[in-house]
Amino acid sequence: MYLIMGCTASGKSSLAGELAEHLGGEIISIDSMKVYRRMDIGTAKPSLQKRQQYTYHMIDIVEPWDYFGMGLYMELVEPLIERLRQEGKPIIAAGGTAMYIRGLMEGIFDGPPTNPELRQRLEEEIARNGSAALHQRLTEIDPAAAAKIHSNDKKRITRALEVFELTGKPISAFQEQFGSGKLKYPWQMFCLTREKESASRRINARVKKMVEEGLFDEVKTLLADPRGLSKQAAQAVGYAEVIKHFQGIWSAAEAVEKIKINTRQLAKHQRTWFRSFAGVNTLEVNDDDTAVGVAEKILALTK
RNA sequence: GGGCGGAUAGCUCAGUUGGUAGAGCAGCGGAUUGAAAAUCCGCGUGUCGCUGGUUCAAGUCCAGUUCUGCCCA
Repeated sequence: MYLIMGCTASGKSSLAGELAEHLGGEIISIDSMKVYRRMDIGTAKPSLQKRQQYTYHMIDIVEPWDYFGMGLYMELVEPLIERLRQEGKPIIAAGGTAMYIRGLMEGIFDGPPTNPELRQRLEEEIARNGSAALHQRLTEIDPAAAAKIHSNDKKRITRALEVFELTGKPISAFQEQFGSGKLKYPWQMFCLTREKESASRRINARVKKMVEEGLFDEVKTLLADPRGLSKQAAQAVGYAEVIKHFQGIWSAAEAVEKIKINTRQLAKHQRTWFRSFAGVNTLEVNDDDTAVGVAEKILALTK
């Protein structure tokens, strides 16, 4: 079982393909945006050719207007992993959504899923009274969680209160997985890293290529459906900016520039996540390295 | 050639009656348990175009100079 992580545009996908080739395994995508059907160019999904060549899981599983989140991901991926293990299939899990990676490493707590009505009520309360007021309430019911969550952090305050209202138990009583150091599966874990300049160059090149391949048209087509995009899908880098362009907020050039900036910021956040993971082998990759070469290195290391 | 304005952080710009400078964005670092490509926290990175002058003290006032924008020839 291989777990491959890396920043956006670091070369994970080609590497996953090579590993699948050598091992005769199947690929599990770890990506919160590749799950949406027809969001292909902007999420850098594997090409049609690659998808005929190898078996990919966790891609194209919901409609762009659907809700998707970590809970659903875990619900779907765990039985899948069990099945592949039983079949004796090598697994290559690869992607860049760090929280999902962490979920694959250590699991998530067995708690209540998102409750849209409750969440909306809490959001309205935050809009009315400010997040500090709800943070104060959290301090009363769950001081441990409140100490860890900043009083401006709306999303985490909302989730913590949501869990308490649905279960009567504080969220901090559930959260034991992250940082436990106990791996759910016997992963061989690798993180691809590149020099920052090289990484930025690759990001700029990728964004340019996405635009040339028709990112704007892809978004236009998605928006043409009255069901549109869900909140989560509409936040994807590359989509959010183009949507703003079509709303008349940014020129096309401005939108493209913002995509580059936001992609670099995404990569930065990913780096911060990956640095915090224990037990992951770092693989320095430079511009001359090929996917085949990196795959061979990994196979040699895990013989 | 003449007139007026501008020149301060990587970018766009503030800067009071003179007291060695600060916002936004970018950047850097961090947190992260069912929205996570989300959300949030921390950090100012400077030859104030250049040269002189006035002054205890100049980004600020004065002279010159360079570049730049607009207007008039």
